[in-house]
Amino acid sequence: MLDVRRLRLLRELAHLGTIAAVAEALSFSPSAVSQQLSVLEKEAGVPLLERTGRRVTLTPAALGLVRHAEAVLALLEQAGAELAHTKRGLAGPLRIGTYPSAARAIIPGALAELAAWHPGLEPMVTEVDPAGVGAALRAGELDVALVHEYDLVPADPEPGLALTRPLFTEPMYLAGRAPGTIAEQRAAPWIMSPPGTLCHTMTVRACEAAGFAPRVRHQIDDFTTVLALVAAGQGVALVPHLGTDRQPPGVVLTRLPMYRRTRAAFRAGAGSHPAISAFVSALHTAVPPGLGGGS
Amino acid sequence: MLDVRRLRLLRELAHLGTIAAVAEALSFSPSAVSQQLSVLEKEAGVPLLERTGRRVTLTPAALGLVRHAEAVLALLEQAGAELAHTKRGLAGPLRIGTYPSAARAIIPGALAELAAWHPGLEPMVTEVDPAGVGAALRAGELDVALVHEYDLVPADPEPGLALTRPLFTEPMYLAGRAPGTIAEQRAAPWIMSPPGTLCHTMTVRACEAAGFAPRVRHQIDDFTTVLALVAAGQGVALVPHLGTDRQPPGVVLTRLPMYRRTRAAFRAGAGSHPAISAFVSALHTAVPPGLGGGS
DNA sequence: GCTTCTCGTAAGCTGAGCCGATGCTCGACG
DNA sequence: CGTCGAGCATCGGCTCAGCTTACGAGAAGC
Repeated sequence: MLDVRRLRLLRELAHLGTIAAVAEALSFSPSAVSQQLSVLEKEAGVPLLERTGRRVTLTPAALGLVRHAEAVLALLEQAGAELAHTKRGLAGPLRIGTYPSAARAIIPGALAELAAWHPGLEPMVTEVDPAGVGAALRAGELDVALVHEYDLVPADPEPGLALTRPLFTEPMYLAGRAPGTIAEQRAAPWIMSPPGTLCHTMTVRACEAAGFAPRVRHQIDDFTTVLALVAAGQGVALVPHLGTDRQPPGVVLTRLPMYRRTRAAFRAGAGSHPAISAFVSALHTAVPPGLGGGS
Repeated sequence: MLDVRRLRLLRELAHLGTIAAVAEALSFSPSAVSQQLSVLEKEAGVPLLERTGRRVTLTPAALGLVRHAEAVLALLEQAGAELAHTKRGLAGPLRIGTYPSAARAIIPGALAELAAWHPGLEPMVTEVDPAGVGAALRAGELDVALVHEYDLVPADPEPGLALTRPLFTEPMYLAGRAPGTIAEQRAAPWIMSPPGTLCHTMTVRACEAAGFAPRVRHQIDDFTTVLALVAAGQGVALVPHLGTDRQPPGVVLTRLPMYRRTRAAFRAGAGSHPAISAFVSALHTAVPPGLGGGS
């Protein structure tokens, strides 16, 4: 019988690509991961890893095993969720991940609602980098997280995770000192998030769709700061609706036919966990008016 | 995350009913099983076992958990089977369980066929009591087993196991010193298998269906011996076709409208294991003519 | 060239988990 | 009603699976 603990390591390896990263994610030493994968390989009787350069890659047999591992882990998650249903009162910690603007706009109201429904629940919110949300959920560091996707940045479905339908949909705005379209800002300096973030990619793609490559001047993640820079004449930027709540004088917002959608993500199989479904319900009630569920 | 090792103990407990039996089946001490189940109960956070009299019974929550455990274990079995597909040559032991008459009539031909197809395979045949086949398969002591069922003895589907369609179907005969029907043997002494066996139950039910309770004289499991006793005038008996290959003089067989069906059983999820499906194919080719697959 | 990053192996240690012994409770039986 | 056996839980002690730390080998980058 294959050991699920070891299958989990293999699954993480498939996602993270390196043994060191798996060890980091699951709080082990790299050596421990390497040893356990060796044992798994032995009890599988088939080569699973092969060294290519200074990394390892998974053989086709290993990839097949990962597929099964996903299913097994989702099933175990579901069993845990069903177990939680039989407990009387919902209690214990619920670790929530979120991106900054939702943390300010949505989370407080949702937590208040949640506390009214389930006083025993102890929600713990952490601001997390959207890129690391998947790994944090799979590693068990988070139970549920708010994630977003842009029209122009297709969110590749991560195996092992599940998403709700969009909780709300925000329009995007072009922020400048005068009304205008993206195409008209070909020559303007741009303010956008640091490279590697979803927002950065989204802004670059939007400019490319308008036929030019943006000239980047400032790289700032916080939309309040971004709008202050716009007001100071430092450039133009694309901001989602939730980033516009503190709009400084002098900034003009032009609504664009682009949208950002926010969903809740959790480990596959955990969607039926009462704490998570309660939190999702609380989010629904806390969505500000005007940002309907969206498609 | 729930531990699959412990879930397996809970599953066995659901089937076997007592911690001592689980320990026996999995080669542990009862104390180890008790300890592991306690840990499982703690990490589930919900009562799973309650003592009733001097045994334990499973709570509804535990039964739900068992259902999930079945699914997880089947999935793991399937993963192992798929892994075996990627190996080049089929090799290693294949532990086969069988009831006695099939062992004599079917198994030798099937093994010869199997050896021709896969020389690396090492089949190991064990005669096992049909009542214990399920436990032996689940405990991993057997990989595949031949089991049979009678018309009058419905085989309740055991969770965690899977059955093939019937490999062959034998007619049943009334063995006596003259032709006759069951109803005509109301007053005759009967020879049947020891109580607790399927054959015993089958004979009793057949007599009850004919309107009487059989007077039991001898309790013998081996059909060759049974027929010898019939020839010696010691009574009448019901025997399946495979039990009639060595028919002593003086015995008259009357064919009855009753049948015994033989199937292969294995752990759920293992049906796609190449060694098991090869063995089932070999069985099909080794079925004696005249005993078509049947329904 | 050297540095850095990664994986694998060896050696040693710690704790999870096993066994055996003991005690308790419940049911069967005379 | 007393005795006995079956079954489960708990305690103490031990063993080994599996972790960490330390080290070495090979590949990429400067």
